[in-house]
Amino acid sequence: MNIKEVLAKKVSAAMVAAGLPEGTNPAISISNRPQFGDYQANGVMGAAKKLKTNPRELATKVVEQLALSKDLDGIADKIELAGPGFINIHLSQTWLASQLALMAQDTHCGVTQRCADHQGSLLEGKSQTVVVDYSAPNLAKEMHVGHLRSTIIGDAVVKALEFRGDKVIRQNHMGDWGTQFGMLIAHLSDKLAGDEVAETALADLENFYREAKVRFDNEEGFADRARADVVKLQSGDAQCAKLWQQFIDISIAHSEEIYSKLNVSLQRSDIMGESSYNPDLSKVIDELMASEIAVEDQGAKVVFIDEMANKDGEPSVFIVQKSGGGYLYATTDLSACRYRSGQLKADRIIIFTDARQSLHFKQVEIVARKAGFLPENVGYDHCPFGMMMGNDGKPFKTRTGGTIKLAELLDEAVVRASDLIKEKNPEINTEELNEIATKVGIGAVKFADLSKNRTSDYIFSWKSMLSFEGATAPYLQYAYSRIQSIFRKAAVEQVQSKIDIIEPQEKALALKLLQLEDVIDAVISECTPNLLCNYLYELASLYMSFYEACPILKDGIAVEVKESRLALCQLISQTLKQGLNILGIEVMERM
RNA sequence: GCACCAUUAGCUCAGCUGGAUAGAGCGUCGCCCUCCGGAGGCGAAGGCCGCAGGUUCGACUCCUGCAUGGUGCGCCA
Repeated sequence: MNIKEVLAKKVSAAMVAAGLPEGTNPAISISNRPQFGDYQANGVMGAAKKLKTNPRELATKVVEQLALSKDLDGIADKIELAGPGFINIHLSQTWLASQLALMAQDTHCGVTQRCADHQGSLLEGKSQTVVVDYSAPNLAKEMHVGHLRSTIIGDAVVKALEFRGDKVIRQNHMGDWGTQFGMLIAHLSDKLAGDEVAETALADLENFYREAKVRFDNEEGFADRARADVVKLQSGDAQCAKLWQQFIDISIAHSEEIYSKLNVSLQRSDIMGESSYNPDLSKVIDELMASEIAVEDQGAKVVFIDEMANKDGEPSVFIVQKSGGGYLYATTDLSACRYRSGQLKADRIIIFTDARQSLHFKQVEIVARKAGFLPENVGYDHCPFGMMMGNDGKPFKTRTGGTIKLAELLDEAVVRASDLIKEKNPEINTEELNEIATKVGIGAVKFADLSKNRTSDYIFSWKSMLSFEGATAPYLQYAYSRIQSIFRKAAVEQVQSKIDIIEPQEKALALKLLQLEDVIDAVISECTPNLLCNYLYELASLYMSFYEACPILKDGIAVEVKESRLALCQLISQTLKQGLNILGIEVMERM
């Protein structure tokens, strides 16, 4: 259920009845001040401007129509006109309570499902097939902090889409191809000849890469071998392919370890590495040449994109094949467009990479659409984000200037969380400590990142994410476990679904709980999980205020009030858990 | 040179398709532990929303110019 949509439908009807054109946006939004009601409709003012009429008079008519139609009877207590044409809507507490009761019986926290195969849920709309391309680490090296954002933002959006009922096809576009693999397999070949086992030799990928690079730069003959191996690999040499496969397998296992630590849902079957597109690349070029979208220029094959010309009319240049005949990531990404819309039947394609690739993906989209690889009705959203910076505002690096391995960063988060928990709770047993420290530490890292929307760079700070105060994962986890503690204490078997809204804190919570669908939809359409982070923080925060103001189990509380508040707690608890689950953050019964 | 992105409180960040008095957290300063878990709550101080114009009933939001920072731009991904 989406309050905003319910109101929009009713107000729209009244606007049409008042003589406004069909399809005028009612512009429903949440009121920012209690005296302006719970929601407000601001669309009349914009419409009045277009029609060059008096907004106040027009709004009066709309309000009259609303009263006449009785559309909002039972939903709103009061509808009033204010200022130049604001329509303020005060929702009925009885109606809110009835919606909460429905929510209590729903398996999806009251969020309507887009597909029909969810029993016991509200059904609505048609589900889409969405291809989501995220994480995509370079398999030549270990995952570092730069891969964190794509991985967790992508996974959160994926889970939000699935929660709403869309069909998601995950695509891990791993970097498993390219010239550096020649040097890596040449080095691996030597190691194996020296009786080493691949798993041991590749235990530390960073070291392995460094060693290979040193040999490539300094050792006589090695660079030539490496280059020869690339050619052999690309022409299908069995021996090279075997070495390459060994290397890839072990590197993938490294990534899977990280995914598991991060509670990210990517599986091996989601991998569609760059190498997968190899057989298709020459066809892509042939088609582009045949349709004259691409032309030969200075030995290379390029597309001149007039749509992206600069002020002087010079087109943007997009190289699709090198002068030596080699392919580039442009070629691969074009091929991926065709595969995803053609084979995977995507209605929408979402790609999460850092902002530096914005230009590239703009070019890919234009060329892919021109070439027919990407039909008009298929959405193509490149979702860029900024780099992770250190406390000094410069790229986040180790003291010596090296890249920070993701595995080490996550381990540190858990150690820091563990220290803090021990400090707060010295009696805790080791097993419980480990479980909580993992959930809290990883959750803190993820929430700190997910809660930021900026496409610009963001500053990574242990201090702010693991102080565990304010808008952090532990605050939300704490709110959740506090509710569980109440349930333990209350020792009730079954919480009722009837809720009476009495105190203002309860009303605020009711409204917030019923806004989940609206938030999920915004997360999906804009690919911005930070909206869900904000929502959950506000929900937890309202709960904390409620907890202080509205006693539940204390002496002297009437049974009906107690039961109503327990029911409210139940909804909050479910919503927090579900919301955090979408973000890939775990909750615990006690902490 | 050209293009893209950013600029909001001391710091880190929100701010939904233009809406009423721009919001949080941290930090600072008060108050609240005979408590249902204080990893908490309540309150205060703190802003020329980078600068200058424009569009309009109304601009942090849209347009133009400028400044600052970042990123990218024919053979890396």
